[in-house]
Amino acid sequence: MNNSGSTIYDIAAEAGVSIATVSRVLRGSGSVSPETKKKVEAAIARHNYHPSAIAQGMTSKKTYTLGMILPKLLNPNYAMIFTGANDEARRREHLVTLFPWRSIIREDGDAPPASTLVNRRLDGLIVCVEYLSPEQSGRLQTTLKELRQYMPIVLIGCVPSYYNYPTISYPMADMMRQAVSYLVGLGHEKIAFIGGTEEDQDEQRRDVGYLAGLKEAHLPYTASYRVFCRGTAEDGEAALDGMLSSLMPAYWPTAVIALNDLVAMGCMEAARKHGLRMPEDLSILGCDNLFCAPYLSPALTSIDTRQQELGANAVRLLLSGEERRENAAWEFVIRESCVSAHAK
Amino acid sequence: MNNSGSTIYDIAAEAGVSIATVSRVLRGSGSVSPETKKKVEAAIARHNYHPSAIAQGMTSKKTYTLGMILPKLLNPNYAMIFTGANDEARRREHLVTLFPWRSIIREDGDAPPASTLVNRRLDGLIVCVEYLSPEQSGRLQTTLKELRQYMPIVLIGCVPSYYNYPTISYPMADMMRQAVSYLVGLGHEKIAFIGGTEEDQDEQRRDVGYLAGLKEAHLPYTASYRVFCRGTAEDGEAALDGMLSSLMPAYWPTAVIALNDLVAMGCMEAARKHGLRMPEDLSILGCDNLFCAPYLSPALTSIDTRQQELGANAVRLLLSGEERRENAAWEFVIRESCVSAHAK
DNA sequence: CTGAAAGCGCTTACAG
DNA sequence: CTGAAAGCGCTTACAG
Repeated sequence: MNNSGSTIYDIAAEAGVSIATVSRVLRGSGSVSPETKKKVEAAIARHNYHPSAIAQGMTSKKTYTLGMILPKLLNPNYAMIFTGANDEARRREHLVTLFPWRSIIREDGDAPPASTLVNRRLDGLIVCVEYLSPEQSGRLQTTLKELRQYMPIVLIGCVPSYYNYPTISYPMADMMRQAVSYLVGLGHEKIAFIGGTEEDQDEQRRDVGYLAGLKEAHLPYTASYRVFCRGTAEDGEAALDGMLSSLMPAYWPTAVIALNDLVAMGCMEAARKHGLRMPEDLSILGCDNLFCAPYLSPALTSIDTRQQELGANAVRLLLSGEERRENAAWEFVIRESCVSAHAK
Repeated sequence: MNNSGSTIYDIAAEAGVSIATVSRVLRGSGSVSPETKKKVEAAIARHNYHPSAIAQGMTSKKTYTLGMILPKLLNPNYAMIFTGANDEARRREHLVTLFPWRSIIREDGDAPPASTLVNRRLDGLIVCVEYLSPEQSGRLQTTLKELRQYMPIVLIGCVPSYYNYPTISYPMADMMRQAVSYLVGLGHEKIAFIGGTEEDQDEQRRDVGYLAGLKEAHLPYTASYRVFCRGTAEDGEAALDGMLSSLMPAYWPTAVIALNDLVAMGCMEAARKHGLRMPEDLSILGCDNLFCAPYLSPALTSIDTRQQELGANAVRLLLSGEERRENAAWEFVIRESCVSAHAK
C-alpha cells in the first residue's frame, strides 16, 4: 500500500465516512460511535496514515515548535541546555529548533533580523544570553522587542536584571561571592578572577560578587588580579599568562576563579607553562562542571550550573505563559584543584 | 501598526492588488510591473509582513526542514555534527531539527516509531549510526525502510558497509590499521585496543583494522589486549582498569588505542590509578579530537574526525539527492600522549 | 502584467 | 453521532 500520499480524504473514503469524522477520531474530540471509530482506525492502520502536522498547524495556528537561540553550540554547555530543552519539549509534544545567534544580534550585512524566526510561526522562543557588549545588548533588545510582538519569549543564562522578560538566570554575583568565600576558607588571600565583561552595568554581574566576596573577607581588591576575557580556553590561557608575566612571582595569586571551565582549562595550561604546580602552587575554581572536568589534572573543582535542567525549565516556563523571573540552580562540585593555601 | 496578524490579504488590500500579485513579488516569480511591485513592497514594509512558511509549505509540499537523529547530544562530538549540519542547512534556507535516537530504535514501550518524523513532513533525514547491537541494528533497519518511503535519508558516522543508503562513513578499519602502524613506528609491540563492538559483522569495523595492523607489523594478536566497551569515559576507565588488573605488569601494554577521546580520558584515569606514568609508561591514542584533548595531561594525541564538516556534508548529500556512499575525512593530530616505547 | 479560482490537508462551528 | 461547508494563508495554472 502506497502510504506516502494518504490524506484524510483517502481515509474517509476507505472508511465510508466524512473527513470530519476522521478528524474527530484522530483528535479524540467530539463523539464518534464505537463502530465508526473502529472502521476509521482500521483504515488509518491499513494506509499507515500520518496526519500532516503542517496542515493541522494551518488550522490551529500552532506549530508545536519552539525556537532556541544559543551563543554557540560548540561549547558543550550549550549542547546540554539544548538537550534539556529538547527532551522536555518532546515530552510536551513540541519540537525545538535552533536558530543562529546572529539572527538576533544582527551584525554587519546580516539578513533582516528575526525574519526566519517569524516566518516559521514559532510557538515561542528561548534565548540564552551571555557576555554582551553594550552595542550587542542594545541590538539584542531591539530585536527582542520586535519578536515579542509575534511570540512569547523566555530568556536564560546570564541575563542582566534590567531585561524585562520571563527569565531564568544565574545569580552570578552570589555565585562569585560564595566562590571567593570558599577559597578564603581554604586560606587564600591572593585570589584572582578571570573572565567576564567589564562593560555591562548589571548589578548581578560576576565581578560585583567577586568584589563583595573580597570585602566580606576584609581582603584588599587588587586590580591586577581581575582580568577580563571572553569564555574560551585560549582566552583563559592568554589572560592568566598575561597576569603572571606582568607580576613578580611573590605577587602571584594562589587561587583563581575562572569564568567557566574552558577558561579554567586555559588557566591550567598557562600555570603549567609558568612552572606552577597545581593545586599546591595555584588553586583553580571553574564554573559549569563540564563533562571533562574530572579528567583534567588536577581534577577540576567547579560550579555545576545544571544546564540540562536549565533547558528543561526554560521550556516549562515558556509553555506556562507565566511572566516569572527565577534563579537557576547551581552547586559546588569539589574535586582536587582547590586546596589549602598552605598546602605547599 | 499591529503586524503580528498581517496576511497576504492585508497586503493585497493595502496595495490595491490581488493576492496573486503580492505572492509574485514575494517570490520574485512571474512578472510584475515596477510600479505595482513598488506599491506592494511598500505595503509589506509598512505592515512588517512576514509570509507564513507554514502556509507556503502547505502549497509547495516542502517544509524546508531536515531531521537529524544522533545517538546523544551530550557527547560534544554530536554537537559538532549538529552544528555543522545546522550551519550548512541555514545557508540553503533549511532548518534542521533534532529527533531523539529512540524515535528510530524503538525500545520497549516507545511510541510508534517514526510517526512524529512523518507527521512533520520533513524534507529529509540524517541519521548518525554507531555501535549497534544486532537487535538494535535490526530494528533500525526496519524503521529506516519504513521512513524511506516518506523522505530521503542519509546515513553518517560508523555505518556498516551492508547498509544500503546514501552514506558518509568513516573508514574505521583503515583508521585503526594506520593507528597501529603509527604506534608500531614508535616502537610499540604491546598495543591494546579498547572499545568497539564485537558483535557487528561489518568488514569495516574497527577491530578488523586493528588486527590488520598487527598482522602487517608481524605482531602477535593477544586476546587480552582487545577489550570491548561502549563509548563513555567510565567505560574506558573500567575497561583499562580491568585489563591492567588481570595482567602481570610485565605484560601490560605500552600503548592503547581508544575508541574515542572519552574512552581515552577514562584510560588515562585508570592508568594513573595503576601508577603508570604517561606517556613514558603508556602511550594513549584517542579518536575524535575533542576540544579538551589539548588540555589533558598529557595532551592527547588523537584522530580528528572533522565532525562539523561531516554534518555539513551530510546536508549537502541529502539535498543533492544523490545516492553516493563516501568516506568521511580524518587525520592524526599529534600531541604528547604517544611517545617512543623506549622513552622510559 | 494582473486577477479569479482552485487547491494544499486539515479543523471546527453549524445543522441535522 | 455525523456531514457539508467555510476557513487557515499561501501558490499556481489559467484566462484575459
